[in-house]
Amino acid sequence: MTEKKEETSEKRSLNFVEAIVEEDLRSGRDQGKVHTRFPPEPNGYLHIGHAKAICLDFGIAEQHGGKCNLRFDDTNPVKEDVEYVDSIKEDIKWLGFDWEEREYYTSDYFGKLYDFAVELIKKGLAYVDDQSSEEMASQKGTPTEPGSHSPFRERSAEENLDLFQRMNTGEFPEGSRVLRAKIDMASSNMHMRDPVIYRIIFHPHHRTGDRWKVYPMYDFAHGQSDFFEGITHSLCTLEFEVHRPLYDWLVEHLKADDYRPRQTEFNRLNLSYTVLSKRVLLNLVKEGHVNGWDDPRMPTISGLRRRGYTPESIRNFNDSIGYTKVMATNDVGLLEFAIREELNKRAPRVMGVLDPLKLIITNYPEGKTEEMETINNPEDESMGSRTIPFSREVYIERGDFMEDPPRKFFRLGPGREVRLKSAYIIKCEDYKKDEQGNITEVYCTYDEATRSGGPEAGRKVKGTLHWVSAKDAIEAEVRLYDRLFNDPDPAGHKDKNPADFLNPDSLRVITGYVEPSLKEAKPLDHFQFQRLGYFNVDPDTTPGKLVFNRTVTLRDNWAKRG
RNA sequence: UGACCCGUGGUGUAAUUGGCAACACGUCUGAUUUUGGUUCAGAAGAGUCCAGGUUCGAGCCCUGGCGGGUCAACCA
Repeated sequence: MTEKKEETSEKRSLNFVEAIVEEDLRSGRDQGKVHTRFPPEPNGYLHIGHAKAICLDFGIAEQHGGKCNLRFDDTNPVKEDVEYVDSIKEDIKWLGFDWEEREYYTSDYFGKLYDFAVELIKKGLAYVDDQSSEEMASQKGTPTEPGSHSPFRERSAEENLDLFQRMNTGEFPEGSRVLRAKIDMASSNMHMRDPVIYRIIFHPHHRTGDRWKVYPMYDFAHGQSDFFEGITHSLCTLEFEVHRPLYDWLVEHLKADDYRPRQTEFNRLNLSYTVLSKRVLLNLVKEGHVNGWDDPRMPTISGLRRRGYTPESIRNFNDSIGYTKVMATNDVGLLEFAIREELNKRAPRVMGVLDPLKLIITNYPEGKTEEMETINNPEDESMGSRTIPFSREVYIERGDFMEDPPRKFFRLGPGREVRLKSAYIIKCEDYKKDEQGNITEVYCTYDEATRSGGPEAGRKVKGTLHWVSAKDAIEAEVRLYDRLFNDPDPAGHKDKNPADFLNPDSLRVITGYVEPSLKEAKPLDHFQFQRLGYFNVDPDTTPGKLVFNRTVTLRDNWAKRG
């Protein structure tokens, strides 16, 4: 009975890509094989949008006993660099995916691709065009009007062959000639109007150096590379939909058996208050709006990692948003939910005070220190407990005391009682202000019987405060992040630079006091500073200097009820 | 005024071969809590872009509209 219930509850609906793959499996397509690939161009760092593609490409293969290749789509030497190759590999591994030994480069296929181009020329399906890009553009027509033929369209195969070979020896300057596929200048699909498939570039390639002077275009290289690798399902984003006829046309002319890779498009990730464009992200880095690709405010994988996001949370986020063909914008709150959900389970609770106010317990003996036991994580008993020092003078959060508290304020105020977490119930007897009227010190008395675990520990008070012992606390640099942009769609404004919408308060650096146990914290360890949010230790941390990043705040109903 | 793709609560996704629209986030109640967190209980919120048609029955099929996206780089 219960078994049946579990079965049905575990049954989750397939996204449309999974449905296609499973249908292919049922129908025996590709001998029951599933082989995908993740094909980044090494021209920038991976971001959360790439993570969505990675989860699909590798995930689909994993689910169906297939494989997923990593392929660097390096057909444009001008924009690419090994720096990016390394970071991409690191990020994919960190996300928890493994391409095993299948690390490929489109540049590995330059020879085969060249041979295929020659074959097309021989078949009369490609020709060398001597016109400028402007001239070719003017002949291209518009989406509603057909284009016209290039004067070079009917060159003989021999002449084309000769010219193409000489293009690759460096005999002709960049931009002087291209190789085009001869398809249909009147096609309603602009991509079929004799697309350029090879161009001359002298810039050395990061892997092949100056061996080639002629480089294939994306459209020419991609489907063929899929074909060479035996890819069954070539998954890409929606904007490539109109490229598919060209993809199919080229693959068709490679003809081998009845095997054809098939391109399927899914929706790219859009996130509110976030920009996911390598070009814009590169500008943010170059113009110094952020401190590099791994700045914790960046939506890059490396930025999210440094911010305290975990691979698990990113994968869960991807599962929750799904894959469709709908142009969608996901609420960035969903990503925040994913990390809160995970860190709630895993992050130890520790005490920290970011905006300290000194609280003196007047009836507590001077010079005395007690070790108070406190549980590391109420969500997980197995994480055990630790002790934290308590003494006469502690710091509390400045916001936890109000001289004239409103009705629903549960924390400290004149004459009020409140519990110091894991310690005693205290009562506010007095407080001191400076000339400007700022509270400088709060004086309380404590009730020894209310010690945590003590005889009157069960007494109810309105609120619980977090604290650190003033003489024992250690200082830490704390970096508080807010959204980088203050517009829900920073890239969606015509004629405006996304940088115009930068949030000036996206980073606030303060010095806080944290409990002494944190001296042992290691980079990327995460903690919940109770009531202040989830934090992780930044790699900038060195033996003498503790640095925390706030990954995300806690859900805060108090602020909303205000 | 072309081709292709898309149109389900505020947001993102579901809905076996057509069978009285489900889930998550968010929002709002209430309970518990030595975190205003967590957890638990509950509520509101769409009748599926519009109009026809087929059918006993349409979010799913057909026709026609409307709306949005992509495409005219020697970028990917």
